[in-house]
Amino acid sequence: MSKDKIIQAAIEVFSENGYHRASMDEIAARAQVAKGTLYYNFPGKSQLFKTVVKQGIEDIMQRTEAELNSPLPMKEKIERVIRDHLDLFLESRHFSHIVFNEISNGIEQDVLDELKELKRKYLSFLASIIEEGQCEENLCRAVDANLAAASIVGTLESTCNYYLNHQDAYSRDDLEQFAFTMITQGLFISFE
Amino acid sequence: MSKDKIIQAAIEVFSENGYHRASMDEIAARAQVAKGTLYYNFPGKSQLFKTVVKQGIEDIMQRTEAELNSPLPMKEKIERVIRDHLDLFLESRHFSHIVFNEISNGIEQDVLDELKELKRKYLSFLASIIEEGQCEENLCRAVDANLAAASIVGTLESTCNYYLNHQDAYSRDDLEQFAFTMITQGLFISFE
Amino acid sequence: MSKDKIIQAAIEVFSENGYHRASMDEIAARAQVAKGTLYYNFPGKSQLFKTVVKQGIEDIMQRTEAELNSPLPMKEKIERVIRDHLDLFLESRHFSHIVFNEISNGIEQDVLDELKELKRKYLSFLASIIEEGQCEENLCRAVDANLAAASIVGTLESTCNYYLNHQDAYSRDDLEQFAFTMITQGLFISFE
Amino acid sequence: MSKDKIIQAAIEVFSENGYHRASMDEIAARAQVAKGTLYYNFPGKSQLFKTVVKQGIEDIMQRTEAELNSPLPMKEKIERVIRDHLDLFLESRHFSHIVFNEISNGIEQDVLDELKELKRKYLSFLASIIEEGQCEENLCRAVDANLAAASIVGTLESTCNYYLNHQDAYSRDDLEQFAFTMITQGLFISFE
DNA sequence: TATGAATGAGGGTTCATTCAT
DNA sequence: GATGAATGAACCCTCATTCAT
Repeated sequence: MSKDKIIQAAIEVFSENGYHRASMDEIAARAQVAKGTLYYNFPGKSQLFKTVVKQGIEDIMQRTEAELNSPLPMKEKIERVIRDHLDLFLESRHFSHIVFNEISNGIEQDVLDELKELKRKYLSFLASIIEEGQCEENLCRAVDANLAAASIVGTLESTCNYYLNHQDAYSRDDLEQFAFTMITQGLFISFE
Repeated sequence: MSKDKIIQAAIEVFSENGYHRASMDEIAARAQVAKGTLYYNFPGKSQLFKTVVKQGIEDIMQRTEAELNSPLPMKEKIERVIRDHLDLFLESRHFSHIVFNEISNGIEQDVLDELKELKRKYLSFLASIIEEGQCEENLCRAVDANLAAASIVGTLESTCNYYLNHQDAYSRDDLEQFAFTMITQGLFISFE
Repeated sequence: MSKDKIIQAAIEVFSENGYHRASMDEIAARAQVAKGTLYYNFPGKSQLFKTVVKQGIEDIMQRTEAELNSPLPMKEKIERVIRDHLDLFLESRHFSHIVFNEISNGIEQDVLDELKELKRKYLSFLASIIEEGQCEENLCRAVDANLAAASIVGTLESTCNYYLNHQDAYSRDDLEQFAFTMITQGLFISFE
Repeated sequence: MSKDKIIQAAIEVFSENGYHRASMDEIAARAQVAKGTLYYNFPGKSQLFKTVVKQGIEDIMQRTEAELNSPLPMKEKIERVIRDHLDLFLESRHFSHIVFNEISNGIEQDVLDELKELKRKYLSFLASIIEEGQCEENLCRAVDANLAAASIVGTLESTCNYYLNHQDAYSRDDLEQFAFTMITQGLFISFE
């Protein structure tokens, strides 16, 4: 079906180029459909973008949720969340970018609002995991869970980015261990 | 002088829109000069962008360096580095974004290389502070200092971003304390 | 169809203005299509130019070739070649100019190379007629046929040009006779 | 003096690029004067162009005239005229182009008229030499002398052009001999 | 359901020219 | 006499969108 081909192509093209630099022409070409077909299936570029982002966020949420339903100790759960995100970020270099950072000037306000809402929902989802760790097991520090979620995503994104530019210096495993340490224990050795 | 007006305008426009969405027309209008004046002073858009980024990075490096020359305990130094970065990031909403995350497709390769070099130099600068904390005072954990620098910047950027979208829920001071805690102690209460 | 309209308009505009002075805007206006349509049909200005030149050269080659297939004495054939070229040059004032003399600085090298190749092919075609006259009938002097071809084209072009600026002083027939005499017998009455 | 430096630079730049493609910036740079100085010395681009063309034409006329005052047989005089022109055309590749063929759309009408007048004067000068050969020595055929002049210039220009693109195949001497033969005797061996 | 030719607003860039110094 | 910063019109080109088929 055309719609699916288009979405797949759109994920690729948006991920590689970012919103503004991605062109409907290239999406159509990559999806092997005519340009008109894009507009037959989606009202416009920004709506297509929204669909892509939505799908991406739902994917990672589902992926992560599946892991969390298994009866694991909290510490391990968070390890997995980090691993899942590294997978996603490394796999589709710019996707996290788009989702979390795309400068949005030039997208219609209503689409923009929906995107913000999606992002909010996603951070809430992460925050709820953290809250679980705060309540249930007294594992996590009593910081604001939403800020913590944002901070984790930021850390993961920027370290992935650094890693991708210096793949000779680190292994994927180094990255994962570093991220886990940094996120859970912070920079300081002790702190009274 | 035109050149300064242009740089100021460029900082604004690039910060608000990102590279690709920023237009030379708007920069000229904001700087209250004719479009041709941009090209009299800079060879083109990408070079103007480079100048802006360079200046931004040099600014924050200088600002931070000044603080670090004072004889403060390491812990306080890092507190100040965080505060300086929050200042910068909050002040110019998307500047950090541009510097650290701008999707670069479509910028000439040579300019791109210079930008990467600038970024690398900046992260090295931050890393050197961390290394100092590792060696001199045995304060910092023995993680890779460059990755740690990247991770700090990522944390600050994404929490700032979150804060700017939820200013009703937090004070600037909340943000600062959160960032310091998260960066230095991490998410977990204890970890033996 | 748009493509044909564009080519016709391009012939006119390039002929009247030369490559650098011709503007895509004017071609679009003359073709009564939107500017974007030019770029839908051709990759850019230089490619459009190439198409125009190619078509022009192929036209004159075909036109001439048709004449030469008829079983005429060589002398008459050359008369016809001259007449055909005068037709072309007088009809589309600057076309020959463009083809044979366009200063090419600023056209992409690959297009330029194709144009040179076209020109070379055309001169070879003329040269082959001359060679026929040298061999078969011992009519033509044993000069280098390619130079001779170039020289004929130059003579025709510059006399046409002169004629067009002094139409009151000569008839088309005067021009034709003059060209034939000059090309075939030269300036001197006798030469021992 | 600035004026002279400018004219020399202008000759170079116009010769290399043609009128429309030549830029005042480059002329100024080549003359090592500021851009404003061009406008201090000349009213504008087209006037500067006119000056250059004028000087070029006067140069070649003087150069040729000097040769013709010596008491040579007519045949030799014409040989020299050809040689002088080849020198000029080969030396300054596009100068003849500019003078004899520059498509002039976009130059102010009054300058254009002056240029045409210059060209006319020059062709008359050549024509007068031919006329001398017709009358005095009964050497030249009784063709229209102005057309003959135009035709000679056209031949020389286009053969020079061909030669410059195929320098491996011919020597300068080949070119000179060819031009002399073609111009004076034409293509045909005999013609009764 | 799908197409692709056509559009036109807007983007980056060039350059002859002006003018205060 | 000479400068060079500043201008703005005009250039080539891109691309999201429309619409007849």
